[in-house]
This record gives sequence, structure tokens and C-alpha cells, in this order.
Amino acid sequence: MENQTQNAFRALADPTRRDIVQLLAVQDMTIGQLTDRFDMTRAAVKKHLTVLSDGGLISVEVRGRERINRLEPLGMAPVLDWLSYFDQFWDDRLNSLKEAVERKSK
Amino acid sequence: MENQTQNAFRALADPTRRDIVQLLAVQDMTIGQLTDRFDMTRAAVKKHLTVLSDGGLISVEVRGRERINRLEPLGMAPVLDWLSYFDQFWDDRLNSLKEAVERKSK
DNA sequence: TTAATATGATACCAAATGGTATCTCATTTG
DNA sequence: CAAATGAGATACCATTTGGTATCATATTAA
Repeated sequence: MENQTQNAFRALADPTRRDIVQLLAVQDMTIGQLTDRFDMTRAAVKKHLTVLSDGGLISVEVRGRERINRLEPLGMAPVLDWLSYFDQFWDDRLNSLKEAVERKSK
Repeated sequence: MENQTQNAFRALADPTRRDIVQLLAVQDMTIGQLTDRFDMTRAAVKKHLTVLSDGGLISVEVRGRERINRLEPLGMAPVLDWLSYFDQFWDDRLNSLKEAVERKSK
């Protein structure tokens, strides 16, 4: 799917997909198991898994007739990289905000 | 707009909006200035700014007939919070990956 | 005050998105 | 083998999204 930063951010933009990521952080799961946790069809969950896979956030291990979905830590890297670009900015602004609050409280 | 985590993630899901965030990290800009940087109409840029504003990522200061758009560091907090939930997970997985690679290279 | 500038608002459109229903295929299991 | 199970694929649908065109409004400048 080419642009990993875009695909990863896109994958995280949906609340159901973020929930899936959190569930898979606890343990690997099949589509069937995931579907049990949501109020939607297996086909819908499958679509979300495809988007997560395109984003590099999960991988699938075929095991007999089951597919084990597993979180891929490397997939989050582009997101963290992009965000880290602002580390200094956030720090500076948050610090000046904090200082402003402290000045006011005197 | 209520759900800040969702709105912030949604705001970051579009490449144009991420570019806007990066531009505003360098300096505050009006819509007109931002529009000069993109190959789209002012109306389109305005829509992106609205989404960024809903996500709490920018604020606007009215100044005469101009509107100064400025990055809001606090807006990124819900995103960083959500991601930080996985810090330990990423660390563990990346470490075991690293170890696996090292074992293989022996 | 009139014209230019900076922006907002709205109607409209094509494409993408999130979902269902349905059919097929592969692997277990009785 | 036959039936049940787990999953993929596709067609279809309503809504959202990203964009344009156009018109209206407020402020600044001539």
C-alpha cells in the first residue's frame, strides 16, 4: 500500500479500529473472536482488519482454517515519528502555558 | 464537538491537514497564506481548518479582517495519551524482535 | 465613500467509507 | 464422506469526505 504514514494514520482514525488495536494488544485474536466483541458483522470487522493491515499495524498468521491477527509494533513507527517532530514544539508551548498559569496564580 | 480523541485522530488522518499542522508549527498563518501553499481553493483549506479546530489542534485569533491560525499544543494530548497506552507493548515487542535478529545473526 | 481585500457560508458533486447480505471456499469433525 | 465451522469476496447501500463554484460580509485603503 505504499505510503505507510498515511495508511497508519488513516487506520487509527476510526474508533472501531482503535478498539481492535487495544484488544489485540492484550492478546492475538481471530476475526471470529473480534466479531464477538463488536456489534457488527464479520464482513465489517474484516474490512477494518484490512485497513489495519494496510497500515502495517497488524499481521495475520494462517493456522488451519483460522487466521490469527496480531499487532505489529513496527507499524506504529511512522505515526510516532511524525508526532515526534513536534516534541520540542509541544514542550515549549506547554511550558509557556504552564508558566503563564503559574504567573496568574500569584 | 465532544469526543476529543476521535476528533483529534480524525483531524490527523488527512495528509493536507498534517501538512497544515507542520506549516503552523513553523509560524502562525492566515487562511490566505495557507492557501498559497496548497493546490486547492480557500474553501477547501477552510474546511480542513474547521476539522483541525474541531480536533482542538488549532485556534483562531481574529485580527481586523484577518484570522490568525495557530497550533494548539494541548490538542495533541488525547492522541499522545492514547498512543502512550502502548508504550510498554511496543518496547517489549521491539526488544524481542531485536533479540531475535541478534540470535539469527550469530 | 468606493474599491479592494480577507474571510465566511452554502449548495453541489464525485469518490471514499463503513456497513450489510449473500455466496463461495477451505478445513475440521462426526 | 457429509456436515459444521471459520473465513474470504463481492455486490450493494447510505453517509461522510474532500473538493469546487458562487455569493455574502466585514475591514482596510485609495
